[in-house]
Amino acid sequence: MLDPKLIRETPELVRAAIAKKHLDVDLDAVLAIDAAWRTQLQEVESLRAAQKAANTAMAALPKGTPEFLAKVTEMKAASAQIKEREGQLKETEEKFRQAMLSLPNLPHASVPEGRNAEQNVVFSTHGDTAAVSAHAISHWEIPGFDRLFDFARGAKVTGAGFPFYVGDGARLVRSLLHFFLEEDAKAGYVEVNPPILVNAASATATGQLPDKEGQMYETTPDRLFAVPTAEVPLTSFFRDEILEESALPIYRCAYTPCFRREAGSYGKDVRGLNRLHQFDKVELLKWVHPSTSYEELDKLRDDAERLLRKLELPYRVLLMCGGDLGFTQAKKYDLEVWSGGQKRWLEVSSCSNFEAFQARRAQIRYRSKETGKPELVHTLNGSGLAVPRVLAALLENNLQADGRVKIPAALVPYFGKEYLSFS
RNA sequence: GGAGAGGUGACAGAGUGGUCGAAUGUGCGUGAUUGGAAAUCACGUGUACGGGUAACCGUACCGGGGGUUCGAAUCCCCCCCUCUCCGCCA
Repeated sequence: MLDPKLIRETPELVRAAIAKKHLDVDLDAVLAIDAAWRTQLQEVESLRAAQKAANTAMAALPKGTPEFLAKVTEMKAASAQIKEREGQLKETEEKFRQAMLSLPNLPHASVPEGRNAEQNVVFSTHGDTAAVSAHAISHWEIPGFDRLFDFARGAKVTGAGFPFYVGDGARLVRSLLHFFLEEDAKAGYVEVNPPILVNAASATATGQLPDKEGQMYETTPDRLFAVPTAEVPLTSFFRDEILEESALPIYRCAYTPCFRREAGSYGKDVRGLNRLHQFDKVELLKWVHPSTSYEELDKLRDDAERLLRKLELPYRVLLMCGGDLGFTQAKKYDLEVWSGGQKRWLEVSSCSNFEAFQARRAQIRYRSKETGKPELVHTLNGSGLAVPRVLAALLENNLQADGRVKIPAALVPYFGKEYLSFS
């Protein structure tokens, strides 16, 4: 959510931001609702002020006297009028709130222009893609793959996109998660194990609601949502709280399974481990002072990159252009790992600065030492990392002539052996 | 899931229909006192929104929502949460 003052005072700024994101939002309609709301608010408030004054005067009168009863009759009419106006005001207020929720976050000045994914900027590339691609095949074509990653039985038990991980498959998933969490801890992130069902208020704070309701699994009858990412419960950890400025920045990380309905995808994009309805991910989250958030974004991205470097996987970093930036982000980098068998890049992390956009929705503030007043923090998050696509790249890139997969040196202490075997 | 007790400001804790944004205490801040400190004393100390260049003014907020009433922290209804006991379970 944006600052209402921002749209009132500098609507052209907001208009430019919407244009940069290539979104279609009627800002004038929002401004009109805002103006109507303020007019109605002032009317209601002055009526209430009069009512309060009359009530104070009545309190001084002896009850039951003719003056008192006359005042009661008079105030009955006034009260009815206030009730009616309050009803209107409430409706307008709700409209205004909805309108404000429909406005996207402003992209940062350093975000490149662009309409869609093709116009993202390749920020950096690491590792040698040519070296790993020679004999690699897609991971689902590796002999024995189905034994360790059992999609058929997952489909029977739950549905498509819910695989079983068996034997070394399960072991590799667990090793990766353990490795990620240990590395993240070294980088200063405090580990958190959050609830994986969240209420509507939490889903709204991070922006899943109201825009992306259909993408989450929802439980009945409690209307709790299965988390699409640990970002949701983690961001809401400090919801409606005022932090000490000296406590910032706060770094946290959390492993959760993630659940995404992702209806409407098909083809090679969703083959094998490329896209699942349930997957494991470690998320990194930061609450920081607004003056440091872009510096913190660079550090966050580097923390995520380091994991790929230690796993010796070739990857590249994309700087998202305005048109491919999400609704809530001010700036975003995607980390894409090279999948040697599929010969394509797979997104394994998305590192974003939300500035105060989520913090305003979630009311996460800090008490400014300078002014003594509560100010909104900036929130950032990024994956560190999502497991299945790292797994896909690992299987494909490290496949040996004998059908085994070589485990990267950094992972061996966690996996317990140097090779994964499909037989 | 059943029965009971509760949810008030940073914290503790008064307040059961009007003068209550809310006593009192603690904490915190500023000042006085002191060689310095403790103790003591004085004053101050919430958030949000709207209006105003500003000083400031107005309104709302006593878990959340609705209702009764001229008027609700206080009465009624629904929901959420916490605690105690019972049941059930990992």
